[in-house]
Amino acid sequence: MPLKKLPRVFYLQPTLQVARNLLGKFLVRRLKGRLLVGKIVEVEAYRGSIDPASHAYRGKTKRNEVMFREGGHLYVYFTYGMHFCANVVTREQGIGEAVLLRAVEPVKGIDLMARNRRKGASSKELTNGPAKFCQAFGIARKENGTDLLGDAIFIVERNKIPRSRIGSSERVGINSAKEKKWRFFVKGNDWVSR
DNA sequence: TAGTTGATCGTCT
DNA sequence: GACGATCAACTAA
Repeated sequence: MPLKKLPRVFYLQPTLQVARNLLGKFLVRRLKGRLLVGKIVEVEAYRGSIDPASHAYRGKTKRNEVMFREGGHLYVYFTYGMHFCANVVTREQGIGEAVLLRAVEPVKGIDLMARNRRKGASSKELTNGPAKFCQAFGIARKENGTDLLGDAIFIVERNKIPRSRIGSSERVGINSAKEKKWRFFVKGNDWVSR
């Protein structure tokens, strides 16, 4: 299996393109000397200044500072008092856009994911939601700001998912900007949420 | 199976 | 002081 890290320029593309192109890629997490690998099957795009639903809509704050970094960083935020969600920052420095990773299909290190989630290894509940997958991959506040070109967390090249197999819909849990169909997922994949 | 609710806290107003 | 880019457990039917 080739393990070619996505180059910086991948993340500098327009956000909607990065979102679609991330589908099918492998997310790799080095944890406790082990390797966790998941295939990205569901994402949502958040586009800073033109997107009322985005954390970055009202400009840069202490919380969303990472979203304004150069593409290829990881923005992890805490919500609802108990959950973490991970975003891939896109575009060049100074632009607050990102792609939320919503679901992955476990590929490697499934036993460790199951232990992190305290679920059976065959459970679909392992990684089929943004907070679930973060827990499975051991991603929390410490991982906020991680450079995806480093060794702790990165994404490797895979064949592109054909456009015909990509579905799109409204984003989940959003009230404003509902008309924007910026959620993308692999059609028919069991690990896609909802 | 659909609908409701509790947990729980950082961030912004 | 209010409110989430949520989830899971619970209820009713």
